[in-house]
Amino acid sequence: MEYDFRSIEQKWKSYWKENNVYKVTNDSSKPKYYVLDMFPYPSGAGLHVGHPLGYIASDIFARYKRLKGFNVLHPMGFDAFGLPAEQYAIETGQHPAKTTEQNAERYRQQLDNIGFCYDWSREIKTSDPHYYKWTQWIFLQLFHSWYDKKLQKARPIKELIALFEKEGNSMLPCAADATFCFDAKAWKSWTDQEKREALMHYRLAYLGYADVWWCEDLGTVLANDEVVNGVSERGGFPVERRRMRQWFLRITDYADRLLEGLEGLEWTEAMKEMQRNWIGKSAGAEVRFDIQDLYGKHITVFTTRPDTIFGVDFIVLAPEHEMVDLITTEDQRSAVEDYKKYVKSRSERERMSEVKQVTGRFTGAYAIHPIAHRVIPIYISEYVLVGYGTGAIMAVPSGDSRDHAFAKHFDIPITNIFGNLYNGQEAYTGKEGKLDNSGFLNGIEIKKAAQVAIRAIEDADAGRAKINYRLRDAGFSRQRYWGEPFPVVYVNDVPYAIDEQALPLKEEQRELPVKLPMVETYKPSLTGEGPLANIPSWVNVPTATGTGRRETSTMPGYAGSSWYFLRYMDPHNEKTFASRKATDYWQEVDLYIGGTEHAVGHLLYSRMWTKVLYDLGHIGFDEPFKKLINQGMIQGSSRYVYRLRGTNEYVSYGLKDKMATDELRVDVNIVDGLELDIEAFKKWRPEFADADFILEDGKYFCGAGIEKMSKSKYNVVNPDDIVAQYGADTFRMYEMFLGPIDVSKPWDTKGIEGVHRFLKKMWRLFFDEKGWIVNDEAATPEELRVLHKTIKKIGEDIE
RNA sequence: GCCCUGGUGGCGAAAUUGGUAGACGCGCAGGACUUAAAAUCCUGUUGGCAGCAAUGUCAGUGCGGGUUCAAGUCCCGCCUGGGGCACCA
Repeated sequence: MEYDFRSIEQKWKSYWKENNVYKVTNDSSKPKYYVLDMFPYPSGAGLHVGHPLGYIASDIFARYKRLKGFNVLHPMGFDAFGLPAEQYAIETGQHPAKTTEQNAERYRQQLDNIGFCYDWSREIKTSDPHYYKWTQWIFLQLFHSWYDKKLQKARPIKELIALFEKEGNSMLPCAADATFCFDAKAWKSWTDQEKREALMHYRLAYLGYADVWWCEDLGTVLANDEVVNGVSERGGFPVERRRMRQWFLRITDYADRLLEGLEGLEWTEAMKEMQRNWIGKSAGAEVRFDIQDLYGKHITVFTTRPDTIFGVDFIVLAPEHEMVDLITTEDQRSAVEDYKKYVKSRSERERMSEVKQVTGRFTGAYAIHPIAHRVIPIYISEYVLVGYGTGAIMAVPSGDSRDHAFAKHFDIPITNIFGNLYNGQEAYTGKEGKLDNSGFLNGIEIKKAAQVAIRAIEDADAGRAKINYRLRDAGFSRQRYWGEPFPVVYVNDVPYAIDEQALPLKEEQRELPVKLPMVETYKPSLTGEGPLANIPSWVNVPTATGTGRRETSTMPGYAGSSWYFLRYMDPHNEKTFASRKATDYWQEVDLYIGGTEHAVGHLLYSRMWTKVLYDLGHIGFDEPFKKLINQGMIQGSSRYVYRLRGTNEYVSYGLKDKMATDELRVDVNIVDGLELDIEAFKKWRPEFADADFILEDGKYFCGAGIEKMSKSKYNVVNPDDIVAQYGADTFRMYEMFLGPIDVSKPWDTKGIEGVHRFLKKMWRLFFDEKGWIVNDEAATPEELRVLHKTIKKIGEDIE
């Protein structure tokens, strides 16, 4: 009897389906285990052999845990909102909902074909109104919350209002603007609108302003990576920075907890490090420098090296810094204006590619050193960034290489505070040794001097210790169609959440979800708003006091994926995003498998949302993913043919170096190993139909190279083909066999034969030519010993 | 530049807390079965030296040192592949 994997696999797949074998209940006396894959974005191209790698690993683990007596939650769904579907819609006019549906269906078939044990009764799609209803609901929770820095947790905005009524914001300084202060009396005197504006500075989801790339010709807002060399990637039109009102999530408030939370997680060090870098915590000090001849005006800088305070020889501001216009002297004004224009004309890319070049201008103004009381010049330069720290630095040329280069370029005298350690040629950036020429810091170890310096700065009332983060608040608005609409209505330009009683709305209008309407065109509106702005009947909402206007942007791709792991726990609940009972039972994801590309996007936002929901008492855990494994990429192995230049004649790999040839990629599916199937090649594309060949030993050999698997490189291997030829078990086993789960490796169909043979041998243990050969004879002790050793080994390996 | 990772046969790779390096597979070589081929099965496969042979022996996990009875594994310094961040003050 042959190993007939087709009928075996077919039999069990049908059995699983008919009997709902993998349906999981939330009521079980067994211990729980939650194994999750990063859900895919269902693109039109379908799955290739690289996608299932992580799914196979998680599937094996889920099955293993189930056999070990755990109640295992192992669901799958689709991250269905997103730009590609919208772009496809613009090109073809097909509604994204329809193409997304079709693609998801195709994915589902391909996944089933590989024999995964997902509980499909829990399937979710982020574009489903039953799902995004709760994405919108979570947005409302964010909108109605603020972050209490003292308690280090999110609290309802009502409690903040109560505090404001009692004591103003004196104890709760505003994160965005420290000068924004008011007392209880002022608060009470304000109009509702003024109060709402003040609260906007505290909400976890808030409306702010951001510079975005605006392209007049395309009539749309572009993402950073859609702008190349100062023009739009598509069409090459000019772009400009435009200030737009956008929603943000106040993720910066969670910076410390996001950082500390990493400690307890079983993630790879690389992954944790990426998040740490992204959060970018650095400890140092803010120091105030008074400006000469401008009484009461000062510049605040941030430094991580307060110990080098005596080495400050000048101040540098970002060209966009708000003080620049004020302090620039008349004879420097035109030079400064020219420089600002020059900086504005340069794209991010240009700035990055010319890192070594020193540029800048003297403002003509001077600052007074708060400790040494020296007078030092103030410059502007693009190497200081507005977005980081205070947008101003104290330059210490003897201790910082960029400051050093700047000082040399502008002939600014350099104060040496490191004695022999500084050689006059290159800044001393080390931290070994003692300070010199530094007043009361003289002779103190560099490493210990920071504390002393900060105390002195505080005593002089010139600044304070300060922790700075690189992390920015997360932009949460997209001027697009295919995403979750915001549950927000503006009345006289004041934003209200639709569940607020202050918004005079009919009760039925308050209900979630705010459904995404059908549109005629997916193109953005002329004003730079999203396509939704083109639908007056949807945008305009009657209220008791006049006409309200809906928010016309939609939420970004990461909105739906920031909490989907919770919905799987209770996917059909219409009353809440997931019952407390369900989330208490399943808790956090025990094992999460997915690619590294989400290191700082999805994984950081999910962590924040989880913490917010935890703070507000909706769930009982504050980290979403306990253990994370990153599967590597399976690369494609491309095949090349070599065409004699200017002809339709193809020369085999071993002979190509003797002639002038052009390299062409050829579909890997018509190449066996390296040998080209010439007949299939001729049929592949019409232009090859009458191709001629120069052969080696009667065969045509292709060249090979490893690159990313992609349709355009003709190196895509479809799992369906492999399953059809060898069976799902062989395919699954081979993917696991290719190498360690977490590194990238090329797909090579050759080796699959070995795995297939192994399975055949395995089959032979139980069947011979006549059929089933297993009998009821008792096993010998020796046989039992081998069996149990094997079971033990398999268990340990899987863990 | 900074941070994180890895470097083991011809190839993909194993090797638990420091304890027989190279499991398993690919490829290759030889053999069995066959008129022949495919499929299947068996044997060999890190290198040097010795031996007709079974085998013995020395060397060997990127390079150079070190700790240890014992190092692929731990420590120090270099070389190098991959990934991430990057005028971040």
